[in-house]
Amino acid sequence: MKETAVLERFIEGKGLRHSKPREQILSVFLSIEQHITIDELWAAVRKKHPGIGYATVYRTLKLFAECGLCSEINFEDGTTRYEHSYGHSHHDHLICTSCGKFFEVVDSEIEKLQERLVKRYGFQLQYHRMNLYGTCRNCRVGIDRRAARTGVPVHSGKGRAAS
Amino acid sequence: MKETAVLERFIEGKGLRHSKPREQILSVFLSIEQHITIDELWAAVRKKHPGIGYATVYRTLKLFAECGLCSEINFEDGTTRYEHSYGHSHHDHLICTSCGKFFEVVDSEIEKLQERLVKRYGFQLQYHRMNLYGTCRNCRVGIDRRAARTGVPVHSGKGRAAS
DNA sequence: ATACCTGCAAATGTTTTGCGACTAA
DNA sequence: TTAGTCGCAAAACATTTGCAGGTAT
Repeated sequence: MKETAVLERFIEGKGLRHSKPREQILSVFLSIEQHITIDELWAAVRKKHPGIGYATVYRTLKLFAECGLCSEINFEDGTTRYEHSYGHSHHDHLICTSCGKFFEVVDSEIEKLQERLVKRYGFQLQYHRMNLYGTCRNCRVGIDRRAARTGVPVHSGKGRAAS
Repeated sequence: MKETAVLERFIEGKGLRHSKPREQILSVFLSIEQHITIDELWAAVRKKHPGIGYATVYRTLKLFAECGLCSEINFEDGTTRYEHSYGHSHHDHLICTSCGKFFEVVDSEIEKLQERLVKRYGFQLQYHRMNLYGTCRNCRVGIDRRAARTGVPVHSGKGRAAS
């Protein structure tokens, strides 16, 4: 099913109403394959549809989340971001701390071990979030070049451990 | 080294000053072995030392973070919490979505697989956060009892996957 | 016509900062 | 005496809500 159909279905099922702002916001949201903040989405929406207010984007994202089109994630820098979730199965995140690039990753072995870990504590797993922070290859090349020029090594061999 | 010594050293090294509020806040913070919000810590501090202001607790926690005594974590519910980090090695979190209890866990195999996963993308890992959400045994017993009484099953067999 | 939806502005909640008084050194 | 620190209040941000007018059904 297409995302627009998912939204329509949800709206009809709940006795809500179709509206242009909702279609427009969905269309812009889908066109941006990134994890964005409400502000960023609002800015993007306004470029095409200047009349739309912040509150509408806010409420519409909540609506999308309800019908499974997007989901909210809190990152370590405190920002709340929204990502596409319809047709996207579970994944974790690889985030470059230098350029900010995101990768969506999955490792089925890790997933299995998480289940095992949790069982040892008598838990029943509902969901999890795993964010891995590091430097991507491109950024390291840049860093190494800079280091070569200045003679100052910029990255340690180990990196720091999360507490 | 004791935590108080870590703080003293840091303060001296930076040319800052010793103060009663800092000692008092540290002492209360250390006495609470939980992941707490600024508000919660402030409330706890005020019970013993009524004069201390919110801003002081706020600034002091940032100071503690700087000298490695605590670290900030953002959870999925949007709250920012502080945990002891001095003398605590890296760990992940197991969180009961029903009673809110926290467990600190580590699985060395998962840690290894994270390294492997990241390398496949050309990344160099710096740190990570992994939070596992589920229901603890105690809560499930409660839930099952309630279900037996009402005849309505409360938890599904699988739970939901994070997006 | 009804009830939902929208944009605006204001309320709420949280994190940060400016400032005069205070205090360690 | 000097400069960092404190508590208060206000500023800065981000998130959420009330409301009057607009719109889909």
